[in-house]
Amino acid sequence: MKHHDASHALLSEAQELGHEGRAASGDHAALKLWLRMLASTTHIEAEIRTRLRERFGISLARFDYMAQLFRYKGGLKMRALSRYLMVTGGNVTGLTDELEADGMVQRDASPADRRAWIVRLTPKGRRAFAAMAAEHEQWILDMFAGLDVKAVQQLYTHLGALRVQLVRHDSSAEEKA
Amino acid sequence: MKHHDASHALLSEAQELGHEGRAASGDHAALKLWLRMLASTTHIEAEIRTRLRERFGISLARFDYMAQLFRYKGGLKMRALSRYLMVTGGNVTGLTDELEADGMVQRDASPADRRAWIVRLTPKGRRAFAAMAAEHEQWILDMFAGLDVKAVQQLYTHLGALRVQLVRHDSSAEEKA
DNA sequence: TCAAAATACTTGACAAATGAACTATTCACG
DNA sequence: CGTGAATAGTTCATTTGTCAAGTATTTTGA
Repeated sequence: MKHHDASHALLSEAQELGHEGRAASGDHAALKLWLRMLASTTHIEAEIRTRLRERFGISLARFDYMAQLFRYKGGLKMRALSRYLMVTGGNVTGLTDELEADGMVQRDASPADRRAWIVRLTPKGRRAFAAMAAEHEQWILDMFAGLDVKAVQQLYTHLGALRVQLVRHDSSAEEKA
Repeated sequence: MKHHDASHALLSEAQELGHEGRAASGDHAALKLWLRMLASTTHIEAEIRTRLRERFGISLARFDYMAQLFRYKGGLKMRALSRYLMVTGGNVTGLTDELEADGMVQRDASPADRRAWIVRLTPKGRRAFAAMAAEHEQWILDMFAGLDVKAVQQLYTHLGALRVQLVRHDSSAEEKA
């Protein structure tokens, strides 16, 4: 978070908002879109991170971790968690150690694979997360309140297309390796 | 990011893509949008970070830092950099020390404020950044290649609206403090 | 005008995440 | 079968960034 992040500002948002003129309307459309997307996401993420810390004393990483387990009620192998959260295995080990010490999650041996753990939320963890998630959703709703239904719908659809493209892009990169 | 980041997965993208059914079409539209936006951004950012390291041996943070200076040819005060990059002042001090040691940037005393430095790219830094930026833009174009012109346009517009809303949201939060 | 508050930057302790090396186990297949 | 490659998880050194305290300077306003 990292971020932990930035604006890449080859073409800065400040400029586009009028601070500097020279609107740079070349064929940089995709680049400009990316920069704007990154800036928005970073902004929202920072806000969420701060609020989670202030309100619940929890890091965004831990919140995300618990969110995954909340969804997958049957638990997840640590490797799956690592993929979903897009963080390294070492990081998952550390987060699991902490959350386990706090009584939020438990490690159970996988019956099918003696190398693996199945991690799940404890009842305490489930209650704690549910309370946080409710407030979290409200924060998001507030921040997106300026967009009308149609805009939300279009964004959602287009980002879906982007996501498909990204996955395809990734797997074609893998083939080369 | 950080980064270093994640999916929040209260409603996971995996589910939405069909992995789990139960399409959760409540009024969670904004939340779902946010999760998808976060996932896409995180994905792209991770990709860029990896490629910058592999190809140029440079961190994303340094790339972003240089991008800002590349745009503001007259240089920037460190405080301004800190704001644009959305990182702390301490971090900017550290990045500046490193980049200065590498001969990429220089600190000049501000004529108007004896507390402040003006940081600018050296000619070497400018050349180095220009070379990286060209490749970087191509990576972005590739990743967004699946979207048609209209989709890019709509995303850009809607995200602009979101951004305006976020800034308004922020300033109203400040008033309370 | 001058004392208090705010600002620009640095420093250092700490937190969070990575990457690579290591152990244990499972998988692929000749 | 049995061996080499792949996978699950841990560990640890390192990188990256935050946070809070400290110095120097500028701004504010009674």
